[in-house]
Amino acid sequence: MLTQAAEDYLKSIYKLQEKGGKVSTGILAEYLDVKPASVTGMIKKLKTMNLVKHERYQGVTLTDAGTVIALEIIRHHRLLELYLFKALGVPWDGVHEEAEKLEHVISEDVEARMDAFLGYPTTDPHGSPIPDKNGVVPNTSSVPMTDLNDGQSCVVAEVSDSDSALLRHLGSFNLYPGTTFRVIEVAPFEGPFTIDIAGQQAVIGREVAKHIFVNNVQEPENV
Amino acid sequence: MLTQAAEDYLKSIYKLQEKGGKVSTGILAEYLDVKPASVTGMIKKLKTMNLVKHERYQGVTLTDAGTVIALEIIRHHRLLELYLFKALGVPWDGVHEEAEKLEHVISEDVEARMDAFLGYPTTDPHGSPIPDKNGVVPNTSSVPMTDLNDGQSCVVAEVSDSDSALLRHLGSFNLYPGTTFRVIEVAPFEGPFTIDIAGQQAVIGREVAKHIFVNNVQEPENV
DNA sequence: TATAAAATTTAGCCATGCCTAAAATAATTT
DNA sequence: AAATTATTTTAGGCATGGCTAAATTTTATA
Repeated sequence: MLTQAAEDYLKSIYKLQEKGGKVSTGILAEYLDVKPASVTGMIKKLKTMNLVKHERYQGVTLTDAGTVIALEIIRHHRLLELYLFKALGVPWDGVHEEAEKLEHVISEDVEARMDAFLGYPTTDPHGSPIPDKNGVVPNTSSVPMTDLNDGQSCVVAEVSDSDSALLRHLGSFNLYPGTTFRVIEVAPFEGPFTIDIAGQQAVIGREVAKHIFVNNVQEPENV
Repeated sequence: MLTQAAEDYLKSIYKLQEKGGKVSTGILAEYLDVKPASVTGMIKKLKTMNLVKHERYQGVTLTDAGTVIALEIIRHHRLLELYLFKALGVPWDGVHEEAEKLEHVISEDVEARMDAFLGYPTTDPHGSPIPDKNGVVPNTSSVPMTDLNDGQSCVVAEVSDSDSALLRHLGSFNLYPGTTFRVIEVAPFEGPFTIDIAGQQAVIGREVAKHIFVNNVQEPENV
C-alpha cells in the first residue's frame, strides 16, 4: 500500500502529463503546493518503486505500473464526487475537496457499491471521465470554450473541478455539464464571451472560459 | 486539527474509561497495539494540548476538551457504520473496519447529511449509542448476557463491533440488536447458554456471551 | 561564447509517531 | 523491610515527508 503522499504525486503526474508537455519538478511542485526540493525527494522514492521514470533535470513520466495506480486514485476520486453529489446532495463546488480526502481511504468494496448505486457512470459532476475498474478512460472529445465563435451553440462537457469559487460562479449561470448554450458574441481583443443559456444572457470572461470544455458544436443557423 | 493518531488515542482512552478502572499506559498500549513507550510519548503531547490529565505512573484521564473530541470521533464512527450498512449494504461485520478509516476524514457537512438521511438515528448496526451533535450519548441500560438465568427472555441491545469473525458468528444465529431470544438453559460450571431464537435453538459459549448485551429481561412465565 | 538567470538537485534539518533497550519507579512477595 | 517482579518512563533510533540553503546543471541573454 502506498502512502497518501505518494498517491497524490502519481495522480498529479498523470494529470499534468495529460495536459501535455513534460512534467518538470517545478511544475509538479507548484501543482502540489510543495517546494521543488521536496518533489525531487519523492520522485526518487517513486523511482525505486518503478512507478515513474526520471532522468536528472529531465522531468518525470509515469511507468505502466504508475499509470495503473494513478488511474485507480482518479477513479476513486471521481466516483466519490458523483456519489457525494447524487446520494448525499453535497453541492458540486464542495465535492472535490471532500473526495480529495476520501479517495485515499475508501475500500474497493465500498467503491464497487457506490459504482453500482450510481449505475456504473462514466462522468463525474464536473463532466470528467471516470476510468472503469480496468483503468480504461471513457473517450472525451471536447474542445475549450475559447475555440468558439459568434453564433455557435454547444453543450457543456466538462469544467475544472478544483476551484470551488469558479464552480459556484458557473452554477449561478446554470452552466453545468449537459447545459446547452449559444455564443452571442465574442468580444474582440481576447475579450469576454456573451452567451445565451436557455434564454438568459451571461458574460463569461476569457479566464473562466478557459476552464470550460464543450461538445456538439453547431454552426449558427442562417436565419 | 488533530492527527489521526491523536484522535485514535482520545477515542481509545474514552472507551477504556467507560469500561471503568484507570487507564494505564500498558492497557492503552495493548488496546492500540503499540508499545507502552509510544503511549507515554503521545500522552505527553496530548497533555500539552490539555486534552488529557496525567500523573506519572498514575494512568490517564480525558479532560472536558478531550472528551468532546473523543465523542466527536465516536459519533463519526458510528454514524458511518450505520450509513455504510443502510445506504450501501456493507455487511455488519465489515462496517467497523471501513468506518475506522473514514471517521478521520469525513467533514461535518457530510456527517450531517448522513445523519439526516438516516433520520437522526441513536444506535449503530451493533447497537452502540450514537452521540448527538452536542456530545450527548443516548442512555443505554443493557446488561451482559452472562447475567441471564434459565427461562429468562430478552432483546439483544448491543454487541462488540471490533471482531468481525464474532459478528459473522452472531449473524449466523440472527443475533442482531433488536432480536428477541429466550434462555433455555445455562449449563453449570461457567458453561454455555442454550437459547431459543424465534423457534431456532442455538448454543452460545460464555466467551461469546460476554460480548452480547441485552435489554427487556423478562422472567420465565410459569406455565 | 561567456555570463547571467532559472531550474533542479544535494545536503542537512525538523516534526510526527512509531520502535527497542535501559533506567526509574511502583507493586508484590518473601 | 528487603528483594523480586511488573510497569512506566527516558533515551536514542528510524521512516516519512516536509523545509531551507547551497551546489549543480540547464537555458537564456548579452
